[in-house]
Amino acid sequence: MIFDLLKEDGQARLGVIKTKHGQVETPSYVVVGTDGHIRCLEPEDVKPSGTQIVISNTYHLWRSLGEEGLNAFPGLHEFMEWDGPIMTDSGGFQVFSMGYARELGSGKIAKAENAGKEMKDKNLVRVTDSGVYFTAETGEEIYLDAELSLRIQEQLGADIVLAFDEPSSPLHDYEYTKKAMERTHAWATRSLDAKISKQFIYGIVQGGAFEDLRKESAKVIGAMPFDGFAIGGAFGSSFGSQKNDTFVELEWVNQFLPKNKPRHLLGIGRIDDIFEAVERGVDTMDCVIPTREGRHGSIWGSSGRFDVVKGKYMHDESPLVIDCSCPVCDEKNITKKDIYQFFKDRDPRAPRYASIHNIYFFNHLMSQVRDSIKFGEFKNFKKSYLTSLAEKKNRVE
RNA sequence: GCGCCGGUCGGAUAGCGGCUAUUCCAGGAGACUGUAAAUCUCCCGCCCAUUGGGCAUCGUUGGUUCGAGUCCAACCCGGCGCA
Repeated sequence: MIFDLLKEDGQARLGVIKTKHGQVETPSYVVVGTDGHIRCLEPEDVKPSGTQIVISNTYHLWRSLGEEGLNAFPGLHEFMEWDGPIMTDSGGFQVFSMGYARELGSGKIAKAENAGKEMKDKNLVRVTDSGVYFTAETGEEIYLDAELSLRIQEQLGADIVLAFDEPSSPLHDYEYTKKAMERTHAWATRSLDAKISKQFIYGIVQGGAFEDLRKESAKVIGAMPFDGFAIGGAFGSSFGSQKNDTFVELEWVNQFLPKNKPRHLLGIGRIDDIFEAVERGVDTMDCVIPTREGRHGSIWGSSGRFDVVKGKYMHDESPLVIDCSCPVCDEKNITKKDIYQFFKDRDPRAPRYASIHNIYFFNHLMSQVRDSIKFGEFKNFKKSYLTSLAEKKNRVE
């Protein structure tokens, strides 16, 4: 079995995912390394950042390596110089991010201001029942489907692979969301049939913000012989529902997923999200927030985030976050002033250090979450952490 | 003293007769959730305002012109050269 469930605290779960490349203590944050590396980090930065597991992307590696590159590919572990657990996304998210997300200018989490928004950019994706046509940078149309995604993922050699899926947008109506879900279900079966490796494979639950669809999807996917399950967006809908509904959706879904298998929440991961997801039985979650926002100059801490590139930090000689034990704050003694200057100088240490700090922060938060579950204190820990977060925020403003 | 350059929003720049004075940096406010993002959006002379409007402004003062940052003159600064 891939998963040991060690303890439950309410719905929150403490566990271990066991792979050929080591164990992942859960709940855990999965760090995103799309192109086979975590952006702006050196291989030696990964372990000190507290990372247990990384997720890379089939679509991006497929495009950058090409057929020949894939045939000669040494495997992600060697490629990344990372011998810990790795998972690969199937390319399903690009069906959304290069498709309706671009066209509608909307993320996967519904926001009121996006309701009724006009077309913003070109949709580069054409979805059919059999698979998906992407318009690549070169202008050529390229085809990806469940079987090819799986074959590529086998060549990439991650420990955990994902079935190819079609995430729908919060702006989609019931009919389209149902259609996308049904395709996802069909592609899940095809993915299982196509797999010949011994990699673990997760099926993906869709269904948007619609309760019956989410439940149906969880039942259908949950009954398939996957090693674990992932929950994909859209979260919320354009019809007045908001981010909080993300978590209702998790409740609808998780009750139908097998208890003895891991559950991954795809692409969600701010502080409050972590608590809400873990509370509802999520074991792992990945998110670009620590790396992307780090690169963009935002630093995360237990009082939320701040933009270290603002002029007020120009002469600030305090650490990024007080009492932080990350390699940047604690070992290198990097101050706000230093990072500010690195960003202004376009010194590569700026995004690198900011990313390391942020990754460490989220990984460390997860370890605190695990400790709280271990002692049956999850709810108290959640409450005190979020209360203190809100207070610190207010004090700053 | 003579000659030659040059003075444009915090800094650097573009503009060389035509109406909204450009761009970059710095500064300010936001955004970012399975990465087509080390990116993107807005503001950055002053005053009101809800869209929008009013008033300034290219060293100074005059002049030429329907119209001047742009042309002319004088002056003031700065640099270089010659005395």
